[in-house]
Amino acid sequence: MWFRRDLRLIDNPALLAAIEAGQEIVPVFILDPKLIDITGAKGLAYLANSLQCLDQSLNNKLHVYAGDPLEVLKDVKKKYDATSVHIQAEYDRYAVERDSRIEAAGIELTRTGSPYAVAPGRVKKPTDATNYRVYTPFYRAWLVHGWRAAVSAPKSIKAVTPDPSDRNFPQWKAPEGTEIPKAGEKAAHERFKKFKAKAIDSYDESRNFAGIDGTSKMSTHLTWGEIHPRTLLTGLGESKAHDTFRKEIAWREFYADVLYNYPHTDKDYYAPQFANMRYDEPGEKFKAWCEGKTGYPFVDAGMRQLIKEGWMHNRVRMVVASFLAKDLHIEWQHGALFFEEHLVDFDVASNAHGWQWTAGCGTDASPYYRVFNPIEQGKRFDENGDYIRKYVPELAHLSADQIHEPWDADGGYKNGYPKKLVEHSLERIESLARLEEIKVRNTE
DNA sequence: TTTTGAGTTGTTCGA
DNA sequence: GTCGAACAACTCAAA
Repeated sequence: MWFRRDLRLIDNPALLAAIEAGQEIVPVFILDPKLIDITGAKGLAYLANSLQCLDQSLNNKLHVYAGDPLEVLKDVKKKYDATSVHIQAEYDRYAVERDSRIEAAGIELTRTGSPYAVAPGRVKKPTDATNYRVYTPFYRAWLVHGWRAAVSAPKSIKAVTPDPSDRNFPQWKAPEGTEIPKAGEKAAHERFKKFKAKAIDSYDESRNFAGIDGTSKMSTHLTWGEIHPRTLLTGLGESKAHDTFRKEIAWREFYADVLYNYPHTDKDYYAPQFANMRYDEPGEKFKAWCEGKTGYPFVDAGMRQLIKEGWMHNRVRMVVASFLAKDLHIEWQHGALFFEEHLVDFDVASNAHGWQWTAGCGTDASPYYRVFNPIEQGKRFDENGDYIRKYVPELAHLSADQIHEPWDADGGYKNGYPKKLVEHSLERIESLARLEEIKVRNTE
């Protein structure tokens, strides 16, 4: 059983298939240098913790190796005389290439299940069997398609006892000053239980408020497959709040489906005309954005939350992304890469397409004139400034009336908070002008 | 085949 | 302060 992004026992059909296939399983995780290279320090620390949790639930039978997955699998197969290799399917470009390379070298991979309720590529338009490019119709068809019921954890697991040389657990720690979420299958279920008890019934409203713990925070658990989306969908009702939550799960599935159908859009423009737009090079302004020093309190609070926790409230992700794309005129890929380095819940499809949506070049993208106002967004979704106060201590002394516009407050800058990097109202106009240019160019 | 109308997440302006 | 209209044009599902 080769664990990848399915670090769980509950509702893991691939694990059940592996158990079914033989006398004993060899539970394996491979530290792939290529994936480690592109994962940030907080993400690696989270993974290290999650592997410890998985090992614990496997009674210390998890085998952990570092190296190229093909070479590791060859060695493991030989060492244990393994009869089959079981995996949960994966669909992003790197995973597909890796898995095909392994199979081309003669190691057959038995795929059971996927990280989604409905695997990418399955939802098709009934008219012409092509994929959807608009969310709402996708959502309807996805519901009609439906998904299998969740399966239980195996009753018992007979696993080979590893040698010390099979136990190369990484020792990655979260960087000084950071606080990453609790990892593991157990933590995922505990958090979801708490969400269901406390927040889910007001989810449609409270999910937008940055200072409220109103979201499920399932993203990181989903990234590593500590919980399966089917588990989250089980037992949801028809209320507006429950429907909104179900739709968020479906967004993850929609973007996975889109990336599956357009694999290049992990790095390239989905709407190619946006490649012709005028952009600014990422220089000092980009650096200020990365550090949470733009001078716009809501934006800076978000970036600092990202740096500290490896997670950012969804509402604020949109605001900081809009700010990079439309106030600083920097290509979305730079922001997406920074997110990749810092997010513990990094998911290539959701990240790339969330960014492209905000930048206006994605599927079902926001209309060109929709430019988030970072000040108004702060006033609306962090009304009394609690979120800003938590992450931007230089502004903690300001009242709710002052905190969103420190430039108008007495002593707003006394703690060294940076001045505004750009003037939003002017950059908004500049952004609209640049969009106008590609429109003209495309009709030439 | 043609037509219709909707499309995650917004902002600004003027009445 | 509130409210509705305007902000483009286009894609694409669905009637």
